[in-house]
This record gives sequence, C-alpha cells and structure tokens, in this order.
Amino acid sequence: MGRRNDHTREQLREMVLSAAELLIVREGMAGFSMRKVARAIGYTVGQLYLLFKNQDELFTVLNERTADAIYSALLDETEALDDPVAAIRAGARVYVHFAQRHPNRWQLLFEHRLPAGSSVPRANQVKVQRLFSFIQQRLQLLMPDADDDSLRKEAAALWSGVHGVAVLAESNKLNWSGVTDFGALTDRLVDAFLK
Amino acid sequence: MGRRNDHTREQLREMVLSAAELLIVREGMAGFSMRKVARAIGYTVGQLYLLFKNQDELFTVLNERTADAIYSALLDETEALDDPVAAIRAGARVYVHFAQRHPNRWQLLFEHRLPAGSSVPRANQVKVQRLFSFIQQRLQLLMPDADDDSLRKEAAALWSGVHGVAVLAESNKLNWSGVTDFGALTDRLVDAFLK
DNA sequence: GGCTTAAATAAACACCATTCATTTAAGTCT
DNA sequence: AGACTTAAATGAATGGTGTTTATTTAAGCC
Repeated sequence: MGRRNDHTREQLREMVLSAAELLIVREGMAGFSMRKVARAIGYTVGQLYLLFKNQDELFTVLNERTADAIYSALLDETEALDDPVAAIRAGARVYVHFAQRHPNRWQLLFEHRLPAGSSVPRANQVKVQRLFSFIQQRLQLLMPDADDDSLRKEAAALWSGVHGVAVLAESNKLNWSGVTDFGALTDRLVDAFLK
Repeated sequence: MGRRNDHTREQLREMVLSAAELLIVREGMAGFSMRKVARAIGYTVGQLYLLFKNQDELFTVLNERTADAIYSALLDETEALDDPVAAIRAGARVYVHFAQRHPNRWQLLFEHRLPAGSSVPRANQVKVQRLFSFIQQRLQLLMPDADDDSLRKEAAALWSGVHGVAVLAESNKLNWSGVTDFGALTDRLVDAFLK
C-alpha cells in the first residue's frame, strides 16, 4: 500500500499495544503472534518492527503496564486504610485477586523470560519493586524500631509468601489440597506473619 | 535409512527423555526444539512422534521425573529428622534449593501450560500433590487435635508461601529488596508460621 | 508538476511442530 | 536360500513462527 499517514507514530504504537494486550488476555502467551497483532490493526508485520525493536520489547512495554495496573489497584483499595495491618491484608488480597482475574497478563509479567544475556530494563524492575515497597512501608509502621536490613528481610519473606499464593491462584498446576478460597488463604498467610 | 533395530522402543524413549532433559537444563524452554532432540540422539524428528504423541506429552513425562526428583530430595534430607518442626524447615529449604539449582527444570514443571482443553494428567497431579502432603503430614504431628479441613488450609498457606520463595529464588524477576540468602528467607517464612 | 522523504509493504530467510506416504531391513515361513 | 510380512525409520511436505530488507507508494514541499 505504501505510505498512508492514517496515524501518527505514537497512535500506531498505542494501537499495537492495545491489540497485543487484548490478544494476550484472550489467548495467552501461547496463542500470541506478531502476525495476529498486525492483522488486528490492519497493518503488515514489517510495520511492527518499525515501532518496536522486537517481540520482547513489545512484551516488556506490556509488562510495564501490567505492573502499573497492579500498583494502581493496590493504591485504590488501601488509600482509605490508616491501620497498617488492614492495609497489608487488603494489599495482599488485591495482589492475589489480580493474578486470579488476569492470569494471562500475570503470566506474561512473571513468566516471560528475555533471551540469555539481556536483562529486564531498569524501568520495569522499578515498577515491580514498587509493589514490594508498598508492603515494606506499611511494615515499618508496625515495627518502628526495627533496623532497615531486618525490615527488608521481613518484608521479603511476607511478600514472597503472598506471591506464592498468587501463583497458586493463577495456575491450576498446584491445586494442592483443593483450596479454592484464595482470599481466606491470603489472610491466613498474612496473619501468620503479623503476629 | 529405514529399519535399524539398534535399540528397543523403551531404550529409544529413554534416549529421547535424557537428551530432552539435557537440552532443557542447558537451554531452557526457549532453546528447546524437537529437531534438536532428534539430532542429539541421531534420529529424525518423525521418529520422536512414534515414541511420544507430541511435544507436550514429552514435557509431561519430563515433569513427572522432575517432581520425582524433588520428592526424593525431600525424603533424603528429612528421613533422619524426628522433630516435625525440623523436618518442615529442612523440607522447605530443599524445595527452595531445588528451584535455585535447577531453574530450567523447575520452570518446565511449573510454567509449562498445556493447550486449552487438555489438563495435566492425574499421574502428574499426584506427584506434585505428594510434595504438599509431605508438609501436611508433618503439620498434623504438630497440631494433633486440628480437624482435617483447617489442617489442609494451614498446610496450603504454608506451602504456598514456600513455593513463593522458590519462585523468587529461581526467577530474577522479583529481586525485591536484593535478598540473596534464600535459605534464611525460607526459615523466616516457616518460623512465622510455626509459632 | 517534479522532487524528496518517510511510511508501508511484500517477499524472503531460517527456523518451528506435526503428519504421512514411502523406503528399508529384520524376522518368518516355505 | 528365497519370498513374504511387518515394524522401524526416513524425508518431504504443510502451515505456522520471528525477523530483515529491497522496493513501492504517497504525502509535503519547492
């Protein structure tokens, strides 16, 4: 077709991103392909490579957005809560609930690996660590006289545990014990910690 | 080449499985291909499909073996321990350590998804649940008068947490807080529970 | 209207999983 | 020993994948 100028470069990037996100939501990583995305927005594959370096970069941008979405949900559900214990409980539930409601986006975020050699860009690392910081801050309110190092370790243990419940909720691989109420499971884990 | 009868069907299956396992260990899921496996054992791809239904079935058998390997390690490191607390602590460390030492086999076991529609065979589900039962049994010794349901829920919360630490250890995605001593992290999580 | 330049394409490359008609040789029967 | 049966193995084809690039097309400008 040649030049059309239907959309700006930024509009096109946005079209690609939302088509890709929709495809991931619908079919997961396995059903994803660059060609399907191109077809969905009415362009050819070649064009995608003028907008993104490759599939991994596209995934990386999608993952940044997913991390943002989780963080927003975390803030929305906890901003009204002054009690740090209530905030941690609610935050953990939000985290697990997101994994359960958006398994394919969750999987792309936590299971997609970049080729050996390249590492996750700092921008993305920061957005994931922000989730962790949330807990760490609330935990600090609970243990005001704990030193920074042991606080970080405590937060890491707690949030790893929550992440484990989220993995359990999202995957059907580990249906240990046939537990289905992941909200209650999350509370149980958090409570074990906050004693 | 046609018929050769160099090996029995069972020998061939075994050759495929060990070549495939080696390839997974070396290159992970991303670097895996049926063609590479065939090349490694000196046969053509077509032959693989006379031995296994498809790639997913091959992966499923590999995963059964990985689950066995984890379970064996679990038993080896805990059979001498009478104290259930010590057994749970040691078991959790073995689990996390395995994820850290064999990240590619771990990923295949917990991140490989079968195509929509088909589900993980019962044989595999049982082998994964065995890992969970290990904890549940030890936990029962600690809480002799707990009813079966709450015991299962408690075990699920604990082992999900341990699984989360294992995911953290195996992936470099969630390097929250730069924790590197996963053994200590595991102990922290287990101890929070066993109080 | 012609020229420049950016946008978009189409076709190619090198892989991939999977299937199946065909070939080959081992084992059996006469 | 030679013909026949049958199981083992191949090789080529099908339809997919990510990625690259020469080429075409049209928009904007002089």
